[in-house]
Amino acid sequence: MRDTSRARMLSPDRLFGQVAHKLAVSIISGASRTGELLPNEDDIRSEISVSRTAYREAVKFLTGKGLVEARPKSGTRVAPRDSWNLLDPDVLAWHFEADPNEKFIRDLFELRLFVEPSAARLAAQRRSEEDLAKIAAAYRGMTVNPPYAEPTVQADLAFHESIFEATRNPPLQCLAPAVCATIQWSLFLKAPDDRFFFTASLVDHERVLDAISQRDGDLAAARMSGLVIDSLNSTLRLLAGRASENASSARD
Amino acid sequence: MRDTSRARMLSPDRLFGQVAHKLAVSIISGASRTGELLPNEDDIRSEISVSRTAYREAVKFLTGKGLVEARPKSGTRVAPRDSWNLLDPDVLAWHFEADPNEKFIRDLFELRLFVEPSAARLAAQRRSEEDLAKIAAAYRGMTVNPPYAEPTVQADLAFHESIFEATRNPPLQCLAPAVCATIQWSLFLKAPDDRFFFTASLVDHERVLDAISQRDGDLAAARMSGLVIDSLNSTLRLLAGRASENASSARD
DNA sequence: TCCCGGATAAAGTCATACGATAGAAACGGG
DNA sequence: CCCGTTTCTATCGTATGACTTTATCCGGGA
Repeated sequence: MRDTSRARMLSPDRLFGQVAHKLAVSIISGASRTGELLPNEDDIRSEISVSRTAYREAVKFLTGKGLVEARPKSGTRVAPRDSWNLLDPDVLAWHFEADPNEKFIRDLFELRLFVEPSAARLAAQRRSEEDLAKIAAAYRGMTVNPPYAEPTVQADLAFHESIFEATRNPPLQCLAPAVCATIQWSLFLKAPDDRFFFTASLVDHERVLDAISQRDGDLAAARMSGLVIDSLNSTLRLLAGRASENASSARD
Repeated sequence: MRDTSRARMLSPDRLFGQVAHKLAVSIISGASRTGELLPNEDDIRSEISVSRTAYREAVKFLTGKGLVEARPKSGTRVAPRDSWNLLDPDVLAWHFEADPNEKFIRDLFELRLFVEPSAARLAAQRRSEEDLAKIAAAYRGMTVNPPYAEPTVQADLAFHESIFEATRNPPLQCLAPAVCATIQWSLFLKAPDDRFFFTASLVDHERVLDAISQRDGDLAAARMSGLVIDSLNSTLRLLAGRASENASSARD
């Protein structure tokens, strides 16, 4: 799993970025428990042979996202989970790289269910012609490419992102990465040959597009709600399948 | 305006934190436009007489929040606004320190209106006894202290935050800082002697508490919705008053 | 027993140096 | 005069060593 968020994430080519990534995955995956993280700066330095500068910049980067707390003398610790910025695009990406946690996916879907219908309503009310064109283009991108192919996924994400853009509400738009991450994760789970769900999903999307095109806010909200619920159900089914698979393979 | 978020923000005692704060306010207030930010590292260094280390760590901190982009050799630029993490607690705090922007407040209220009723519904369904006790204690804190006094404000924030906690949905909880910031801002605007709104707000809160206590999700959502709308209307009235004040004072 | 102060360890800050490269300016050919 | 190429400089990235600040811990004294 990679490149979960479409937003430009931290540059992987910078050294501090690599260090931050490594630390973040270790933290989020639970390999580093809430408590002492880095035995001390020097140990890390030697372990991954990186200068103190780069290491410290990585720590500052993670501090900004609430993942770690560095206090003099006591050490740099993994922050308690409830101070993490779970909606930060990077943190989301790291989550999906480190921790395919079902509860987390459920929670994100719940959030989607609260937010996306409202976003669709606003989009229907406020969209410009350019907004609509963008959404329509994204929908078209979903139809002309093969199911579950990369361009299709990108088009799907663009569809939802464009709707957030059309709300003209910047704080609300900040939730788009979370929605996109959820979608990408659920698409990643799906069997690539699950054409039934795909066509159903396509219809859902078309109906939303149609409502937004008509500037019918309530309709857009209702249809978006249906879309999310369908996606949730389908994803839960897949998760259940996975769980039973794991159970049976564990039983062997 | 200070200490907008109740979450422990970046330590102001660290030097890099001061630098980050200074830069952030300058960026968010619009003093630094989207484009070249720091004429170069050395100029800043001399202007505020701080070492390059501290300065760079501040930049990394802000990079993590999407405020700036430091590209390899061309310079460190202010990122376009739509890549800012507007829901980050620090970014919110900086906003309210730098930019009393009416549109932004409206947008945040809109977000509240979408999210808080749903959160209240979940809280009603999932709350433990401890959750309820916490919410009830916060409500009590609002009643026993004088209107608009600091303890009352803190109790108000605690009320809403406890509801988010009771949802048991960590990603959703990440929106609590945004809600708290909005509340704090609207309380800050209010005339301290506006007792009419205060008692009305108190009743709104009590009704929400009651619904959560009864574990009635729909009721809790509806009542929270009413609470937010009341608060919004009251705040808009204040903003309108301010605007006309400004207009009249500008006319003089 | 409790309080206070020094030892200590870890992060914080500073100064300096070198490397790499994007972007601009200078240059030369057409 | 225009445009491609080369050079050059500004700027960020990284590394290193020294020194400062701060909080914890521990031991001594009241």
